[in-house]
Amino acid sequence: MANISDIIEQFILKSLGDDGVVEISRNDLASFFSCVPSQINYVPETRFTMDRGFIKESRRGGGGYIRISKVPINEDTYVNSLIMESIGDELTEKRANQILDKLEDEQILSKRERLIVSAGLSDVALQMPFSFKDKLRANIFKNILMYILREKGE
Amino acid sequence: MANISDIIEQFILKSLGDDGVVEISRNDLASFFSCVPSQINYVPETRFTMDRGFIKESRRGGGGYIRISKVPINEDTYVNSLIMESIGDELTEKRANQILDKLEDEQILSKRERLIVSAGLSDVALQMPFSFKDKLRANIFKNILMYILREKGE
DNA sequence: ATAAAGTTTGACTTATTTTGACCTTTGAAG
DNA sequence: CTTCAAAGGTCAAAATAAGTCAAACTTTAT
Repeated sequence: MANISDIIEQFILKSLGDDGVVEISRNDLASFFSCVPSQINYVPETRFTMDRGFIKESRRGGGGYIRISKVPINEDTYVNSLIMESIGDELTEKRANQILDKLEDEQILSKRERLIVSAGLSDVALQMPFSFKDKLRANIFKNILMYILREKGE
Repeated sequence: MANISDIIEQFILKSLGDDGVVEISRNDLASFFSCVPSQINYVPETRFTMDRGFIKESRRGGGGYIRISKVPINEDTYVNSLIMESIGDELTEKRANQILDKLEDEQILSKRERLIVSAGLSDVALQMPFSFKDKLRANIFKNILMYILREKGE
């Protein structure tokens, strides 16, 4: 413990606002902690991951930033367990649709929202080398669920 | 939001009249925001694009102006043209979001639906070899739009 | 003791905005 | 007509800011 990465992690955690969002400047943080800028990337990469309930967004150029948001993981245990465990690294189209059934059932997604997600995750949409499909589908699905979770918190 | 361009963008958006048209003077705006005149060109160029449903007209010389108007659209025709022409075979994340801006603005997608699509099309979701990303994104997006069109017809 | 895992560093890349020098169009005055 | 000032347009360089990736280093487990 007590390596720079952990310290930066703590710093970012403390900087999260009430809404669970923080915007940092890579260069500023780097000079504040006297480290190279790419160290700042390393921290979100390893600690503020999707599996831990974080969303990362960023922008380059003038006025650039790195934004990290924590999705409220306590609230919705079903969606949460989907992201954290059930979906895992791979997901077939069939299983995706089973999960979507349940999400619609539980009124977490409207009929139309479910249709949209289903269209986006379908084999037809994911035209690409076969073995990647299920991995990709899992990743896309989890990302969508993360954003839905974040939305709920607002 | 710490760059001038975003601020100018907001300013122009607020200046749009009920008819969706605004006429600005490049030099006046530039001096108002204490920036060089060509900065004023940059904003419409990058933000009031056709993908977001704006058209630009201008006139030089005495009494010159830059006019920005929001184009009224027909929903089905617009979505159709997205699928058939505008999106094409490749789509960057940035352009996808511009199109989504428009779809939300026109209430073709709700805020939440837009969020879902955006999450599904993001670079983060589409974790894969770089050159495929834009192709895949175009494909997924078009597939989603087709389902939306079809659902409307029912 | 050593292999694996995690961290630090820096060279190089890409994206976006800002600035300025130079160009073109337009309308009004002579 | 010709001229000229008032607008706006263009384009590329500079500035700003983040991303990538692999090599070097450190820590942790076996």
